[in-house]
Amino acid sequence: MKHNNTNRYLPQSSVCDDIPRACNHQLVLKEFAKEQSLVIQLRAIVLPALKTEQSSELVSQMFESILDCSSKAIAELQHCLSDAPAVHMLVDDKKTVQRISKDIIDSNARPQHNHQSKRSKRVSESMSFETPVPHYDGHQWRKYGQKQINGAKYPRSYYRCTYRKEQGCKATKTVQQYDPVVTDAGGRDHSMMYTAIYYGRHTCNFNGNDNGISARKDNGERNTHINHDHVNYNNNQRSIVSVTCLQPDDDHKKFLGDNVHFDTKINMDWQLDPIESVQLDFDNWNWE
DNA sequence: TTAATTTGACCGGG
DNA sequence: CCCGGTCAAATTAA
Repeated sequence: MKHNNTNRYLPQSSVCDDIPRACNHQLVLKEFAKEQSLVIQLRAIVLPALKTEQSSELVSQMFESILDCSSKAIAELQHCLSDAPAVHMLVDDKKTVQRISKDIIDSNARPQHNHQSKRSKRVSESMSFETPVPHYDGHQWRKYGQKQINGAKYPRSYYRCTYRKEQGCKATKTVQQYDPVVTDAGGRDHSMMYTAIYYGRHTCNFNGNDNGISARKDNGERNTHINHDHVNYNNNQRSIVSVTCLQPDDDHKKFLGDNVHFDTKINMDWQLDPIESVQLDFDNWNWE
């Protein structure tokens, strides 16, 4: 399976302690990038929680202005540094969860089966992601198996939708850890990466669930869930706040862009680097 | 007590 | 027969 290396975390700020040195422009760029990422995440938390149209409009504009300021500063810095390689800004949360493959096999090309085989996954209805947080994808899953796979270092886990029994939702997914290639210039180990493969579209209606992850509607208009949980990443226990917008209105779309779903995970300990993710865009996925 | 996970058995396709 | 997906009893967590 192909792994896309554009999947990056913000590098930790490693300050060089040698006393006399010139301004570390790369560090400045990195810190700006980190700031932008944090602002974007903060925006994703704050805007859906605002009550009125007017206040969200105002706050949205303020966020835009803040991001615009740092973008201009970054652009100016990069202009001054002709040899500075482009810094990948995390201006787009989508970059943190990479869709790495999409298997589409024309269903007309395959032989007809009147009874669908219980033991063969429908490759035609799958999508695959790389992510450090495979369990935070906006849906609830029930593990039903684990298997050591030939030649793989880590076992593969099998999940089905929690609401399969009650609602007949057929969605399943598999999660498998892999060792990512470490290409970070700082030699930092971005371990704990997973490949998550999703099979089948969710047909469940997952309002009102409350097991493990708390979900709520903040009001009638904004169908927004705020989830709190923890994740262990590189041996650091981190608090995760996950915001999921199910039916974004125009205001949401304004700051979400075309991706109508989002899921930004922020680290509540600001001394540590944030983890971001994105709500998988199940509804807009072309399953056929 | 209920719900979720673990784990070896089981199953069927290749 | 091997492989990987699923089942379900036992175990653990809530």
